[in-house]
Amino acid sequence: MPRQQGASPSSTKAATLHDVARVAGVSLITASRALTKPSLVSDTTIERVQAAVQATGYIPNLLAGSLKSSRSRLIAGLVPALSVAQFLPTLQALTDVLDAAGYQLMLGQMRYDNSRQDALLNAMISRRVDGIVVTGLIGSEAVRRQVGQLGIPVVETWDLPENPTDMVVGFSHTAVGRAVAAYLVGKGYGRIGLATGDDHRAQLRRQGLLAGLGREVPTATVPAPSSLALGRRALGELLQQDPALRAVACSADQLAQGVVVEALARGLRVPEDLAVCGFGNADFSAHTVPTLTTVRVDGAAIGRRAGEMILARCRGETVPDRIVDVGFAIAQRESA
Amino acid sequence: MPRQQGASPSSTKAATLHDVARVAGVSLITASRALTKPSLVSDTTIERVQAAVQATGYIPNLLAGSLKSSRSRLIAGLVPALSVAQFLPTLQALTDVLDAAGYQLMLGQMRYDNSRQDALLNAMISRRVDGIVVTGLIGSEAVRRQVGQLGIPVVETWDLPENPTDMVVGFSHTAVGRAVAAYLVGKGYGRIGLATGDDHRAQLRRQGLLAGLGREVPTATVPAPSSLALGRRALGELLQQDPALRAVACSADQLAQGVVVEALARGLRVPEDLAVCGFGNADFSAHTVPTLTTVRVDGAAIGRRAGEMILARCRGETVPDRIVDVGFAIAQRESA
DNA sequence: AGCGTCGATGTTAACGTTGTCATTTCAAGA
DNA sequence: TCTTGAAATGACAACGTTAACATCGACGCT
Repeated sequence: MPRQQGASPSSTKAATLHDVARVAGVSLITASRALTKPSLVSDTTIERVQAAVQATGYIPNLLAGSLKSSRSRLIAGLVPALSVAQFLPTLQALTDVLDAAGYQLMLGQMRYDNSRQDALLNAMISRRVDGIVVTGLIGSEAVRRQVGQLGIPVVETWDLPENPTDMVVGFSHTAVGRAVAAYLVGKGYGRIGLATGDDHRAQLRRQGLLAGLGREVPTATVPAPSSLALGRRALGELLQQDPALRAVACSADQLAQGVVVEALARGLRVPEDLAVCGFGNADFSAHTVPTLTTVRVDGAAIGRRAGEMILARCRGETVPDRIVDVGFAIAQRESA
Repeated sequence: MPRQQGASPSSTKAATLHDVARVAGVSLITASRALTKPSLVSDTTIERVQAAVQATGYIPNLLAGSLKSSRSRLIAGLVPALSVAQFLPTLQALTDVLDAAGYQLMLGQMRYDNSRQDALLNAMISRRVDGIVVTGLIGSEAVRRQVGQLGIPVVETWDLPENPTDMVVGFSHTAVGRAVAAYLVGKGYGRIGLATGDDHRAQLRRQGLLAGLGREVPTATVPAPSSLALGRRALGELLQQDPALRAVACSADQLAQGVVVEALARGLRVPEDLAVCGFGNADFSAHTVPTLTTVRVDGAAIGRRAGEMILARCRGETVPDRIVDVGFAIAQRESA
């Protein structure tokens, strides 16, 4: 099939709604309504228009429609990186909710970089997204003002700030840190270490952990994204700081898995010699040997709620609960 | 900050290029050019326009621009699911290449479902994407015709069909299967089993493996997406089929990791009692105990090449090599 | 001096759709 | 019969931008 390359889009121009209307023998606007607001048009006309669509091979131009109606049916979704498995259930649920309402998610990567976040948000706003869902918070005050002026609904997620830009669905990371501290102390582990990522939310959990313990702890900080390899390295660093370490709290299950692997490789038993607690309840965490004790967060619920809130605002409704706390729970398994 | 909810987009309407031009004291088109084609405008005018942009808080409307210029600077990227780690390096590289050229990637999930793929492609085409990159192949003949008629460049990836829709960057999955067969046979493993996903490309690798071995093998087929848990289950099934199994080929490193975990849990040594070979060279594969022998594919190269080819065609150039084979290599480690 | 050329700017007309208001038709109620 | 209203359709004008062509000096060249 020697397909034509380059600019020339083949002989005839693409069909527009004009062509459909002409073929169907109705006016332009009636053709438009038959396709987008069928309740306003008689059944026979709808059939004629749909036949004309088939005949002409018409593909609607959403650029034109969005421009005129100033509704793009496009929602911006911003994540630090696609490779952060943490946020996948959220994205999945968000996509599902939006999809069911005929909206499309436009994904962007911020790369833990505030200037990137700004540029990305500007690009999204330039495309006139109807709403924005961002994991974490919007850093730039300028962007906050912009979305406020343009009336674009925003949901910040996976955090629980006191002053959200607009709406927020998440949970308290410092509370997670305190809960992990309480759990490990309750289990009787005295010497606790921390293997943590360097992102903002992981640091909040760290603060919570320290507050809960009431003291500093040996800490290995690794760059994003968390991985098994970084977990192994982190345990090495921690054992150098305190060879008698009895437990390690981790900012991600990937790190926890690495810590376990490294511990076993060094001949330490888990949890008898070293207890390990993760965060996020990754898909593998219940199936490793030993299974991983971790913090369970309902990422899908975050995505679902965020999508519903955005959609409600797109319909012009007022959202009563603009701050939603989905909470968390410690999933007790074998490793701690 | 009691932010205004609902429809009302605050008092004044958003600034348009008209406003910018008026404030800058130039004509509309000069303002447009100052922002998009600075080489055509004098430096002093550019400064005046940029000052006016600041003063008015202007945010360009890409819907309008794209409509008129019929170039959206939007590329569709279709993956089976976001959760398939396999394709992340490809997406990452693709995003980077497009980003550098001022293009944006619009991601869509097909969910291993051909009707979904159709609907998604139609939605993308309706938004007038300038190009399409899809992992796997375009199934629908109707969509193939559409993109052909509209002159939208398409790159199919991660496969190497004889008749691509337009362009293709990938490798031969049957060749992978044969290579794995040769490798395992060369190592002297007699009784070989297969733990595989049910997607099309995994089945191609299966065929290659069988062709290479010249016989059927015990097979455990698991549903997508592959995971550690499914790998554990698969090994259980395989050992039921052949308790004396000596090696397992897997269609993903996640499965291989699960097979290893299950084997160790059953007291089998890897690779002495059971050899395991994965596919994809995931980030963790070089760091597990034992390290995973797997098939390395340069996913980033696929994304890079795909992006470059799309961009070239967007610039109106003709791409000489429309079929690119990036090949693969077996990464020999401890598990096989 | 006259010519073409180039750089800088402007005028006009779209791109393809939908919001708004107007018109027609027909059935039901007074 | 006339009014009223709803259902169905249409005419027109946008939405905000850029392509295409036009204009107008200034400059260098023959």
